[in-house]
Amino acid sequence: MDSDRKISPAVINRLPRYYRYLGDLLESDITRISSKELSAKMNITASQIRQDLNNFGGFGQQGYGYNVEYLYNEIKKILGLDRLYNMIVVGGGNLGQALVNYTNFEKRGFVIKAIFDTNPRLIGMTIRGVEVYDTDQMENYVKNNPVDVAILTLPRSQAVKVANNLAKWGVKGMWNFSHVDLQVPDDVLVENVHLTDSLMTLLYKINEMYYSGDEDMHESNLKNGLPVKPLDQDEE
Amino acid sequence: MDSDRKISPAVINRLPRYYRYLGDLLESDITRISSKELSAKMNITASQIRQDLNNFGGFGQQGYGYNVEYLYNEIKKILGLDRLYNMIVVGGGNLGQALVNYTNFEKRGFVIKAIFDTNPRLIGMTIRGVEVYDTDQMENYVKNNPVDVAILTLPRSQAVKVANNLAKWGVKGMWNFSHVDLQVPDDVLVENVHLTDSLMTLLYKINEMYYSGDEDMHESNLKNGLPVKPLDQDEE
DNA sequence: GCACTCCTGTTATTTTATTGTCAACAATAA
DNA sequence: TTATTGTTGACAATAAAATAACAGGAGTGC
Repeated sequence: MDSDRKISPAVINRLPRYYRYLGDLLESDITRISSKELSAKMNITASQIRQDLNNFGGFGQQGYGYNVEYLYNEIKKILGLDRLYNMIVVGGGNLGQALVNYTNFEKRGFVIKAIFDTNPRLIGMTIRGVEVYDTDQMENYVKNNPVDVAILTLPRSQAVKVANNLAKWGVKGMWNFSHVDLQVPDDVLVENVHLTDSLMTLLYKINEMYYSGDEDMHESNLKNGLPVKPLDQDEE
Repeated sequence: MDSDRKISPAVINRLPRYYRYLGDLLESDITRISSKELSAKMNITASQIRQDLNNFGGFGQQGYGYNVEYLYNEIKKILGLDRLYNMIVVGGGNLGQALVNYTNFEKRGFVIKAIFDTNPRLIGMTIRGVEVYDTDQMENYVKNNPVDVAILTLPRSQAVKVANNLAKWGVKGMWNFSHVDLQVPDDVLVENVHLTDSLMTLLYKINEMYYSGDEDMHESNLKNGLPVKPLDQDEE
C-alpha cells in the first residue's frame, strides 16, 4: 500500500460503492470475480475498476480475477471500517433523530454517543438509548471524550459557529447536513451533504428531459398538471 | 438559453450551490457582484464561475459584474424552481418522516402529496398533514395523479421492484435514499443519495490524515481512544 | 468627452479523469 | 507437458474539467 501517492478524490468517492457491491457478492457466496464481470454489474469500465484498485495495491491475480472476500476486506481496511468511530449528533431535530435511529450505523461501527440540542423539550430524552444533552454541555463533553465525527443537523444560522467550536475542541471530522458550506481549519475534515442541492439537480434533469427547448414552459406545464405559481425566497 | 448544447454534469452539480450563495447575497441586500468577489466567497476560481454561467447565457455585464437578483432568478429558472413539483414518499420510516417534516421543501415548491408504507401501524396516520397510505394503493394513486418525484426511503430489498413499478406508472424522477443503485428505464431520472457512502469517504479522509503511513494502525488507534474490534457484515 | 480601470465572455492551455491496449503471467484444457 | 484462454497491471491515448489568458465593451472619475 503506497501511502505516499495522493489518491484522487474521484477514486475515493467510488470506494464505498465497490465496498457495497463486494458485500453483495459475498452474501451471494460468490468467491471470485473479474474486473469484466464487476464492470457489467456496476456500469463502470473494467479498466477503471482495475486502475482504481491498483491505486491501493495489486489485489487481483492474472487468469483468476479478484477474490471477493479478500478484496472486500482490503477495501474495508482502506476505508478504515475495521475500527469503531465515536460520533455525536448536534441538532436533535427530525433528521438528527432519523440518523440516530438508523440501526445499521451501529452495526458498521459508527457509534453515536450523545445528542446535543438547545430545545428544552428534547433535553433529557433518550433516543434509541442515546441521551439528548443541552448544547451548553457540549464543550465539556467533547474535551473529555474522544469524538471522531460530529454530525451536524442544525439550522444554518448556528452551524458555522458550532462547527468552529467543535473544530477547536478537537473533533476530527464533520458530517454536515446544514445548509451552509463550513469554513473550518484545514486539519478538520468536512463532508457536506446538501440534500436540497441533490434534489435540485434531479429537478434540473427532469426539466431538461420533459420541458427542454420549450422557452415558455407554462403551457406544457399545465398539460402535465403542474400549476404555475411564483415562489419566493425562504430561510433555513 | 442554448438548449441544444449538452451541459456537463459537473456544472449542473454546481448550480444549486450558486443558487444558494446568490440567495444569501440577496438577503444581505447586495445588488451586484463580480465573478472575482463570488470566487472569494465560494472558493471556486472566477474563471470557472464565468464559464459555468456562460453555459446558460451571458448574464453579466463587462465593467459591472452580475446583478444578484437577476442572476438568482435566472438560475432559479434554469433549475426549474419557478414551478411546483408533486412528490410522494415511499417508505414512511424515520428518514421518510424527517423529509416530510422538513418545512422548507414546501416553501421551495416541493409538495409532498402522499406517503406510502406497508406498516399497518403507520397507515392512516398523518404527518404534517400528509396521509400515509398502504403501498397497495400506490399504483392507483400514481396512475391518477401527476407525480414528478418519488422519494424512496425504503429497504434495499424492496427498492428495486418498487422503483421499476413507479417508472412504469409514469413517475418522472426518483430521489433514492435506499442502499442500492437503481436500474430503471432511460427516461426515468434517478438521483442517488447514498448517505453511508458519504460518511465512509469522510472516514477515509480522517484515517488518511490521522493514521496515514501507519501500517499497523492498531496502536495509534488505541492512543486515540478508539477500541479495535472486528466488525462483520450487515444487511440493510 | 476622454482616459483609465474593471470585468465579462471566449478561446487557449493545463490538469485531471477515463478509456483502450497490450505484454506478462496464471489457470485450465488438451 | 504444452497450447489456449482469461485476466491483471502498466501505460498510452482520449476525453472532460478546471484554470489561465486576453480582447474588448461598459462603467467611472476627471
